Amino acid sequence: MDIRDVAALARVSIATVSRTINHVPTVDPALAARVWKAVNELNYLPNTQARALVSGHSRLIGLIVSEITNPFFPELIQEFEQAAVSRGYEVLIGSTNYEPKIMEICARRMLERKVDGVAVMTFGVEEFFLDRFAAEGIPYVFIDPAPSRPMSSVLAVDYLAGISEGVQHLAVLGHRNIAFISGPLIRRSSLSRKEAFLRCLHSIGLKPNPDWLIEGDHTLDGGRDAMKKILALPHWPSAVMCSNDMTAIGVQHALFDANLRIPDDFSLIGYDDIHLAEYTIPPLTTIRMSCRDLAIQAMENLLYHGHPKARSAQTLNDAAHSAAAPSQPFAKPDEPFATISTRLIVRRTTGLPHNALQDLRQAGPTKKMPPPSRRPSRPRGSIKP
Amino acid sequence: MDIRDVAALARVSIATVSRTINHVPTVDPALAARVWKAVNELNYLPNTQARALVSGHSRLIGLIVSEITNPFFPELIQEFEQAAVSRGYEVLIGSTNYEPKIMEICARRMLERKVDGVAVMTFGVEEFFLDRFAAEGIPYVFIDPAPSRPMSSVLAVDYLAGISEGVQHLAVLGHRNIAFISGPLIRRSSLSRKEAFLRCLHSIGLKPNPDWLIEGDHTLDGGRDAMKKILALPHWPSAVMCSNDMTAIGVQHALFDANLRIPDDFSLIGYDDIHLAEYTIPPLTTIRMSCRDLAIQAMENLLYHGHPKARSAQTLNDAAHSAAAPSQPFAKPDEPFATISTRLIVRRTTGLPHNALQDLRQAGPTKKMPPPSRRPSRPRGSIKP
DNA sequence: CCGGCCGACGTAAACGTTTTCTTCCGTTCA
DNA sequence: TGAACGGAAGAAAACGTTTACGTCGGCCGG
Repeated sequence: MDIRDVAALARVSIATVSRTINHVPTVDPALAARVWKAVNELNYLPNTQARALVSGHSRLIGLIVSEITNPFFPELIQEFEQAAVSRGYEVLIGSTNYEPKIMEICARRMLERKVDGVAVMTFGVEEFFLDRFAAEGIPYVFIDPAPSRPMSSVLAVDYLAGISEGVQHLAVLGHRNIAFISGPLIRRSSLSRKEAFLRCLHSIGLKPNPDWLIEGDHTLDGGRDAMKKILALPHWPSAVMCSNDMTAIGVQHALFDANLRIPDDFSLIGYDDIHLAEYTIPPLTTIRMSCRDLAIQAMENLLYHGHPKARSAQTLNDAAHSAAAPSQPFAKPDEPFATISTRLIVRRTTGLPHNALQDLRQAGPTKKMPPPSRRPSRPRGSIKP
Repeated sequence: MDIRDVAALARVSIATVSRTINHVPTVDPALAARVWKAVNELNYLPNTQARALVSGHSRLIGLIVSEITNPFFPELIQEFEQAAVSRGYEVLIGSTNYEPKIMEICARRMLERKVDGVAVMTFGVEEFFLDRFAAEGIPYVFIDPAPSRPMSSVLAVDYLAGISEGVQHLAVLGHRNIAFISGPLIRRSSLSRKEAFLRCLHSIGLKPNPDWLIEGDHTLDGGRDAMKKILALPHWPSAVMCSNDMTAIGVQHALFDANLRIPDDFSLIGYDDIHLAEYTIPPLTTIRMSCRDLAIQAMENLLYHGHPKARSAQTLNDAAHSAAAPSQPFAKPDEPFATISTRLIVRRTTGLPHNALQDLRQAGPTKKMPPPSRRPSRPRGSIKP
């Protein structure tokens, strides 16, 4: 069943059918009605391959992530899928698992399928595989601030805002000794987060202790190892900020293993606000980067870059069945590249610093607490200030 | 740059180029060499849309999952992606979020893109949207044992094996009172797991206590609520099996909230062995269903169903660059639909039952323990049998 | 009242492949 | 030696659209 059947049933030419389903405004309403009737009667769906072949646009968007099993990415993928589908696009997902060879295969897959754009959310460095996209005139966006290249653009994440909120939150609670576990510093986004942290520290008059600036690798194990390093130091910070949530969860494990409590012994802040952060024990205070903003910005960026007038294109679905109406506001054409906002989500891993708690305990009316020890036992049941 | 450029450079017809890159064996080796040389020189990639249009095969496989942010699915997606790419296919992912309306949109997307097959991994009931696939002659597979339909097949998961291992593991430890938190019983896979549990119980001479058979919903919150119900009962089981890992993690939270220890107070077994199970506190004993088996079986099933001879098709990539060679063994054509195996992964959430521990404590040489209470305090630091 | 113009619809070409059919050449057998 | 056959390469049709172009009709202005 193809466009010819529809044309025959509606007693028009195939050109008119094509124009109708593409919402060309010059079609006579009476004819259009006949066409739509035929379309619905036959349950006609246009052949996307043929469309793509002749129009030159596949309406396919590539999304390359570094590790789909890292909980941050599924949430991004979900938003991305919605952003794409609501605009009549389909998403091709590639997961590189940090391996350059797989990255190359991903790039090849995207090229073969003639994607209309690629979003590279890989926090990675293997960017040279992407030169081919520029050569083919395929736009692509980075989240990592990479050197500018033809056809590419970079999503502006406002790392500072959220981290600043976090540092100030800790400062208000009384923390002066704050550690930071970064991601791999070879990645620019990791570096950006670390620099934002240092700048915040400076801006409130605190000096960073180099011992408390650990380089992690954005994995749970990396976070655990980093925290173990900190615990091996003679002097401890009272709070730890992490470059992502998986690192923070690793820190939670390290503290659990060391029989230390959160937030009584250490305050902890993550980054990303992955779904899971809400469900750790205790729930993780963290900085949220809006996946939705990120996905929408990436999509708009790609579409705008490629075809300035193609935005808000309607699909057959939208018109015929009024399904999947874009629920998110579109960025204005004139200023399409807003920054992606971040903000602090306060949960249960931040509290008063240890020494403040000591004071409270000693001042407490009911009972005298044991002297603070490096390895306090776990008398659960609330010392609430 | 298209096939004509290659043909011109290699001084052959486009038909010969086509035959060469498709590995038609009748091509003269000398000509083939010229063609491959031209292909590499020009960095030629065939246009997938054109290929699909004329051949009728999009080399696109749909994968519909219920919730991409549920950690089980990214792991499945990863395996699926690999299984597909290594066979020269691309994956189109749709996440329904349990909403029938989105399921319908997913189905429509897949139909529009003319997928060669659909894997429905949604554990869901909205199957009637899929009739259209049968009507279009598109094969699809279920993981949920659904009533057989034309063009559809069902993946045979050996639920019994893993659950049996789990129950026996508990029995050997001395557990006689085992609860089971199921998934929504409207889903057949949930029902299968529950029935497998009951059968195992019966086979080792244990009787199920109806109070300890709770229906959950496969979410963390559902697991927490279910465990709270159990804790509200006058008599407690000594071990809990869960229908999936998220439920088990919810149970961990409930027990943490109730100040109870795992595995000292309760043993716990999950199901799925999601990535995260390894990193919960303590690491979760669980039953692994091989995502890889599942993905490979689904792919083979779809390809076999559609085109018995199409299996192990070679792609341009494979031949020209010898990339992405399938590392997994292919199922034999004669018996393509093996069952998907499950097995127990023992970690740290299973141990001797409470009363056995009591005995051990009382018999212990060093010190006398306080009498067992319903809400033991948390003296961390090792009562090791 | 007639000519030109504009707008709507249909015809046909184009998109880049695969695949069928045809052609041509070489080989083999009568 | 010639005819039939087989195999390999080229010519051309086909896939289902979009879109440039042509055509026809109607309307408006001269």
